[in-house]
Amino acid sequence: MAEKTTYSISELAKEFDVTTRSVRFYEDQGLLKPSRRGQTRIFSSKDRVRLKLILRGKRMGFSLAETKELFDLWDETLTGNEKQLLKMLTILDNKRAQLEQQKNDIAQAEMEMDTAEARCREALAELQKRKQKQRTSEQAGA
Amino acid sequence: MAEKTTYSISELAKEFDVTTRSVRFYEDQGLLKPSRRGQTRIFSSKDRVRLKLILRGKRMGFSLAETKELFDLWDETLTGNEKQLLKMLTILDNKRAQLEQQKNDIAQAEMEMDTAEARCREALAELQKRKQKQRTSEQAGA
DNA sequence: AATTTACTTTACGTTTACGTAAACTTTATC
DNA sequence: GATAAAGTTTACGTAAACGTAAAGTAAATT
Repeated sequence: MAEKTTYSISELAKEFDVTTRSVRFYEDQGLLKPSRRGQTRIFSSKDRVRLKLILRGKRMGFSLAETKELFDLWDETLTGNEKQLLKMLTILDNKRAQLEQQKNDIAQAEMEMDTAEARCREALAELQKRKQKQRTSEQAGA
Repeated sequence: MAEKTTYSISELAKEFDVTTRSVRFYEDQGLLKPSRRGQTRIFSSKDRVRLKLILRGKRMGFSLAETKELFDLWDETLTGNEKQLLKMLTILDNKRAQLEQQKNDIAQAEMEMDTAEARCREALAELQKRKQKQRTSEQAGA
C-alpha cells in the first residue's frame, strides 16, 4: 500500500484539526492549489505538506503572508536562475536568524518558568508549615 | 548608579522599538499599569519588564490576551491561597508543553532549511558547470 | 424519487492589534 | 511669553484570519 495521493477538503480538515473554511481561505490566499473534479477540490500530497507547513508556521508566529512568500520563493527557486538561488540563500539565512531569536526567547521563558515554579513551591511549603503549626497548637489546647 | 526606576512613554517606546500607540494600547488592555503625574504616564521598572515579556510573547506567537492571562494569574498567585498556587503549577506545566512543541517545530524547520540550502547549492553548482562548458566550447570554436 | 451528506460560492460579520487624524494640555526652550 | 516638543483623549479606519449564514449543486443512500 503506497501513500494516499489525493484528499478531500474534509479529510485534510479532520487530519489537521482545522475547519474547511480555513482550508478554503488558505486556497483563496494562494497557499494551496488543489485541482478540481467539477467543482470539488482535490488536494494533492503536496497540498497536504503545505498545509502542515502553514500550521507549523502559525505555531511559530508566522503570518499567512510570510508563509506564502516562502512558498512562492521556493517555487521560483526550483525553476530558477542564479539570482533567484542566491536570493533564496540569503532569505534562508534570515530565517535562521529568526529561529535563533525564537530559541533564545524559549530558553528565557523556560528559565523564568523555572523560577516561577520554584516560588510557587516555596509558597506552598509555607502554607503547609502554617497548617502544621495550626494543628499542633490545637492539639496543645485540647 | 542604580537602575533607572521610572520611564516616560517615549523612552520605553524607543528602547523596545514600538510606537507609543502600542504602549497605550497595552495599558488599555490591562497589560501595563503606569502611574500618573497629572495626566502623564509614569512607567515603573515592573512595567518595563512586562513590556519586554509582552513583546517576547508576541514573537512566540502569543496573543495579548494570553499574555494578560498569565500576568493576572501570576499576580493572583503572589497573594494566593493553595488552590491558586496549584492552578499556577498546572498552567506552568501546560506552557512547558507548548514550549516543547515550539522547539520541535523549530528543529523541524531547521532540518528543512538545511535540505533547502543544500538543494540551492547543488542547483548553483549545476549552473556553474554549464557556464564552464559554455566557455570551453567557445574557446574551442575560436 | 426523496433525502441526507458533503461540497460549493458569495458575502457580510468579528476579533485582534494596532495606524492615523483631530483637537487639546503640559512641559521644555528660546 | 511665544513656540515648539511631547504627551493626552477620543474616535474612526484597517489588515489579518477566519466565523457564520444563505443559497445552491453533486453524490450517495434509502
